Amino acid sequence: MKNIAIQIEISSALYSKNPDSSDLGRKIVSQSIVMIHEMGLEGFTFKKLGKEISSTESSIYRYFDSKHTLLLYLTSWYWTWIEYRLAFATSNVVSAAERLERSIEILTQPVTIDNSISYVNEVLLSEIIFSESTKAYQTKNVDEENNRGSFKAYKRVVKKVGELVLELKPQFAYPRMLISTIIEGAQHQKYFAEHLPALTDLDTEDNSITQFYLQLVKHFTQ
Amino acid sequence: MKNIAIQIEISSALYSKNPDSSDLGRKIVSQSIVMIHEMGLEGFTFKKLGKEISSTESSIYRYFDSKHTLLLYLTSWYWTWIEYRLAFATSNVVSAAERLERSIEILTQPVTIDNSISYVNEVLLSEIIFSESTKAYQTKNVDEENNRGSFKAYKRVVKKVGELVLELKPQFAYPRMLISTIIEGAQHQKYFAEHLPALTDLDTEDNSITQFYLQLVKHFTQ
DNA sequence: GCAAAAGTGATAGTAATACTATTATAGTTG
DNA sequence: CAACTATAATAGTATTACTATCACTTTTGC
Repeated sequence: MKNIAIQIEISSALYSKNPDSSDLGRKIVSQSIVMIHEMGLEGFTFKKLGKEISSTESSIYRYFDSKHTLLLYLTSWYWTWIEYRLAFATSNVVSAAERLERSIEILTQPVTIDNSISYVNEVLLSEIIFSESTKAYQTKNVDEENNRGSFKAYKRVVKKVGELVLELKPQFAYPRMLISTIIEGAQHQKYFAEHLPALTDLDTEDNSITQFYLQLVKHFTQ
Repeated sequence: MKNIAIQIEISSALYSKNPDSSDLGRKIVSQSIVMIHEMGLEGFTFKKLGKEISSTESSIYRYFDSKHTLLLYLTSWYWTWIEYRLAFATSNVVSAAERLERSIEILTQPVTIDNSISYVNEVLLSEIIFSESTKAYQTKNVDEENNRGSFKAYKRVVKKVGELVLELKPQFAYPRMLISTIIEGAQHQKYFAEHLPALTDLDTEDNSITQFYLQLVKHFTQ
């Protein structure tokens, strides 16, 4: 994907004041990614962030009314961006099987090169998503947040790739279950490979995860 | 599974004082399951638990040195218990394919009937595991806790069922990745069905999840 | 049968967190 | 230039996840 100026728009349900509309807002997003990546979501606080960007807790709260909302914003940003990458990677590809294959590759690999010209470091963001994103929806207020539309971007991605599966297997009963299993699975396997290798089958960081899920999807679509 | 007196033994790394050794200890375990199920791990505190069992925070801390250790204890209990169930469900079954099938069923379904004569309500515990267990290992101190042996029971389950896969497909490269994908996948899909149905393909609570993962495992072993 | 030890309860205290509230000030806009 | 907006500075609150101390009771070991 080249450096194309993409405008990622995030639903206003996910912020109090649009962080994309000011310098401080962009700094908050940008530096929070760096810090969450570094210290994990638990270790990260608005106080520490304020210090790092020479601002204050109270100023940050004007953009996001909680740490959790910020995480929802970041995940939403990620999935919206993935949507663009999927569209880009599959455009002009005639074979449905190949479009699906390319999509699975995108969904199962963390980003390694930051092509972005924006204030969002996509490499770090993708690593955050891989290791922290279940915390975005495994929470007391899922239902409320779901009603507010917080998970729309993720849902769109699952829906779209699920439709690709249906192109190949129109009668298949579980297209979205298949895709969300693959997405969540790839994220877990990567985490396991790093921390609990007995739960997976890789020592090193090769692309076995992607291979495995490509194989999986082929079993269901052939 | 009948009411067979099974003695579940948990590694002493997971408690300060063995909760199975006293009335208070058993009450802590028993009531914490009820309360975590009811209010979620976040809402649950030792203070509230103390009140409920007419004891105190400080007494509970003598058994578990943190809320997180208690969760590790409960997950370990669960997987040790699943180990017994797997052994029981597959004993005297000649066909490896059938043993695998029965194992997948056990791994993908929350328990619905509490046959236990002990102080652990297995229905509630299994629901806790399904909705909160990623929190047991997605934490800052995974590596440290892993070294202490906190995840051994889970690892044993993945290993054993992975070996069943290898019986059917000796050359298969990813047996443990397959099994942990199925376990984590089933837990997520159940959560999605309840809270984020757009990410899955079920409206009601049928056994589609198990069907899907049985199908998946067959694709890989046939 | 009694002293020592172990288990439990009661109470207090602490540092950190996730906020909320208030006010002052600087910069921008109509 | 007055009004408004954005930000910073500071203080304060309720809750959490513990730790520490001490008194009381029960168990046990001889």
